[in-house]
Amino acid sequence: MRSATKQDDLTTRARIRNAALDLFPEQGFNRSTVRVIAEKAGVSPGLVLHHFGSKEGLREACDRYVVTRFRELKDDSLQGGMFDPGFMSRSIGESRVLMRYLAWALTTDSPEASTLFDEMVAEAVQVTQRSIELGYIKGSADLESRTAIQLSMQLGLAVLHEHVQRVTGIDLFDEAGLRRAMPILLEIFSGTFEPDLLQSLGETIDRTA
Amino acid sequence: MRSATKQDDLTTRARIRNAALDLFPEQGFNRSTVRVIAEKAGVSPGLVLHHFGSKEGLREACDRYVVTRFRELKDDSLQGGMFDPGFMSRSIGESRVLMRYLAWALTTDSPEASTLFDEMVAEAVQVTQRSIELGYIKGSADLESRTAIQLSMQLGLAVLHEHVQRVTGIDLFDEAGLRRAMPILLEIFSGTFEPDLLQSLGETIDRTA
DNA sequence: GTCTATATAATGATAGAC
DNA sequence: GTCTATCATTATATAGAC
Repeated sequence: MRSATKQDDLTTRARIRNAALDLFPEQGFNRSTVRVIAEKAGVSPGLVLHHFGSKEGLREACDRYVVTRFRELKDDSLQGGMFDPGFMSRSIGESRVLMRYLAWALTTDSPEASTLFDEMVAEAVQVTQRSIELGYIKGSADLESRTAIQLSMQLGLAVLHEHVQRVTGIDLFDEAGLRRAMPILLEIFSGTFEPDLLQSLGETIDRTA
Repeated sequence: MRSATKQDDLTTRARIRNAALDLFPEQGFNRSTVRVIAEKAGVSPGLVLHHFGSKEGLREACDRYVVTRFRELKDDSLQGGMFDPGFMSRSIGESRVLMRYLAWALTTDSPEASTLFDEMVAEAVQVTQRSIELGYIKGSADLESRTAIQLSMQLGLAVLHEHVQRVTGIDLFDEAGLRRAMPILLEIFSGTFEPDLLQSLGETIDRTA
């Protein structure tokens, strides 16, 4: 488990990347100008381009870094990988920056982020399959889609975390916030519909179909 | 029910706004230059600024329009408003543009969109409260948060709709796609956890807390 | 209301010294 | 590796004619 590294110990290249990792999700790509990134990293604008070739190159480096780091975290995981309950809190343990960046990258055209998304879905399907066999999770007529949608919902929650925090006070990228959210998520995925509603909704869908 | 209006019947101002409504979510704010918007609307760049003062003014006009339109759709609704099952399909009936724009706006700093989000949560809480009394929905220790999170998950799904479509083939902003998604969402919100897992997860949370 | 032409500002990127 | 100075491009916004 790598602990929070001091900025002073990092190479200049890493400091620049970390500055971008912070700024892109916070300000968006265009408002995070090379000058602003350079200032945050404590270097000159020219050096940013020197290290990454172009601003787009910097962005790709950030994408690759975050995606790679997520894969490493998955491999470190003793349990089921990205889908096991402790994964999110561990990645938050390293840094909320990682999760926030991924959430942001998923809302932009990022091939790296999209590939990671696909991997997460594929892995989640496997884990779910196994869990079904073990009698932990209910089966489905369309397990692939259900899993993909369920995972998208969780990641979507991360994408909208600012709104969630504003309304509920829960900071999903924070360990304390995640602890508050856990039982609520558990409640939701345990089912919030009573049998009566299920029947009438099922009929509505049949009528509409 | 207002049906799809022909572009030719609209005022120039409305045509410009519609062009932006399309472009902002598709290309992002910065790549949607005034020139591109003007071209799509079939007018000169100067006229865009003449009508909306600035590009930022155009963006605010779009936000206001979408948010207002959503409120109108809610008022038209005979049932529980934005949270009733038919609402989404009806708003898609008018135009997928509306939903796509809202999803995008929620990922940018939009006061209008944030306010709408808050309203949707407040309304959902009310509807859920009523549904609990009617025995349709299960109660909660923290109903506000649970409802906010559940709504965020649904909206988050809209935000990540491109990924959902890539992986499952389901286009959530399309009537046919929504019909495919409905039973899956029903399945999810009915609960996908078996009692065995619930117990062990509950213990895990207790241990972590 | 609508267009064309232009001013102005900011940004990504380059060149060259150290 | 790092900085300063500068270029070239592009975008928003304005001015004024029609």
